[in-house]
Amino acid sequence: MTDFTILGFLAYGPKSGYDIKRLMAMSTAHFYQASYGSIYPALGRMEKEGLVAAGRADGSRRLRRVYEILPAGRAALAQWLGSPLDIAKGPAFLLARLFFLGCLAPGEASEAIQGFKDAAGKRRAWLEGATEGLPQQPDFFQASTQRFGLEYYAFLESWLDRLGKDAAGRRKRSSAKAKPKEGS
Amino acid sequence: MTDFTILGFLAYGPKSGYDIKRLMAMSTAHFYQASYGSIYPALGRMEKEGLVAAGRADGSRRLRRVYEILPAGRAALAQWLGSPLDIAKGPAFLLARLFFLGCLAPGEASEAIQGFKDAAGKRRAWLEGATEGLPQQPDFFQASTQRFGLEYYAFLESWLDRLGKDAAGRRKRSSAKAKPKEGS
DNA sequence: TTATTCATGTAATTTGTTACATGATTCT
DNA sequence: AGAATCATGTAACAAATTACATGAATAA
Repeated sequence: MTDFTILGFLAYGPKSGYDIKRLMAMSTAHFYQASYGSIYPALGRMEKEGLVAAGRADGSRRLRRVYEILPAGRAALAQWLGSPLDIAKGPAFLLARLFFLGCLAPGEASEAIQGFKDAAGKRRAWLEGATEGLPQQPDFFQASTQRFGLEYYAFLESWLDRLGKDAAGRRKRSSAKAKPKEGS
Repeated sequence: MTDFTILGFLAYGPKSGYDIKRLMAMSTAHFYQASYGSIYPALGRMEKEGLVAAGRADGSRRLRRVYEILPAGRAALAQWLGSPLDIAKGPAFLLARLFFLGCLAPGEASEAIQGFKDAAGKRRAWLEGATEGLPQQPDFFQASTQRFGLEYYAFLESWLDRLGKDAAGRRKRSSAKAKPKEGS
């Protein structure tokens, strides 16, 4: 997740490793935060891979290695954002995608949300089937964890459904603003 | 999490590493599953630490190293179940505790649930505060991840509240069965 | 007899955290 | 002058995964 989160931040403008750490602490801390021990090596690796480019900061300042994202980096980010999500890995992985969905075209973002919703739905269906596979009757708390799964994925599905609709609504409104509206 | 999950399964009876893997696939797969590369080394380590003891399986069978939990292992398990939970690590860590809460006395289990609920509440309050610390106005999707956090922790809190009440109700009913009820 | 399942284990690799090392710049 | 913050990086350690190696017992 580290690499893509870094690319996501760089997609909004050039930043140093230090900047990225500070931004994470401010805005993504509730689902993900990387240490310098992850960030700096990741930046170095991605530079070698041609995803980002390092430049020095403007003139008089102290050592500040400012990275900017390259086209290959944008492509990798977009590919990640659109790739199938393993919803079972927990909400952090979902939120990391969601947070940077603004980097995609509105249509692609909506498709991605739909994909996340489908993933939650599939997982819930799987859990429903898995519950029957249990050999002995589970105790109260074991049954509860099973029920939690079902209710959690239902929550996710309805939340993502609403998000998809809100995003579509936003899209409609902004295109209506762009072109003067017809009718009414 | 591996060690405690293994201890949790052993608390219900002696098992081999292979048994534990199979049980995980059947009953905890939706939130946690360990590989042999985690399970066997963990069993070996915990044997050295005096938490579990290995015996051979009864008589004629092939090589089967069956482990049983020792009092020190039960103590470690109970301590883990009652220790403060970092709710931000995701639902898997909550569910791992919940799944084995039947290993505690009913009163202790209720206390643990209350602790989990408090953790979710604190986290939600922290998130509410953190939202205001944001410097620039976030874009639509960035604001959405923030909102998700708030709604997710609210969901967790109310779910755990209901679980606590159900568990308490169960406790009352079973003690009422034990002693014939007084009044009415 | 051959494939599958039972059964245990190790080695290489991955991924990340924590702590340390270093030093410039700005604030008090 | 001294403390705090800016800024980058490395080394030691931790925890797990994947893939490999091995072989007995059972079902086809």
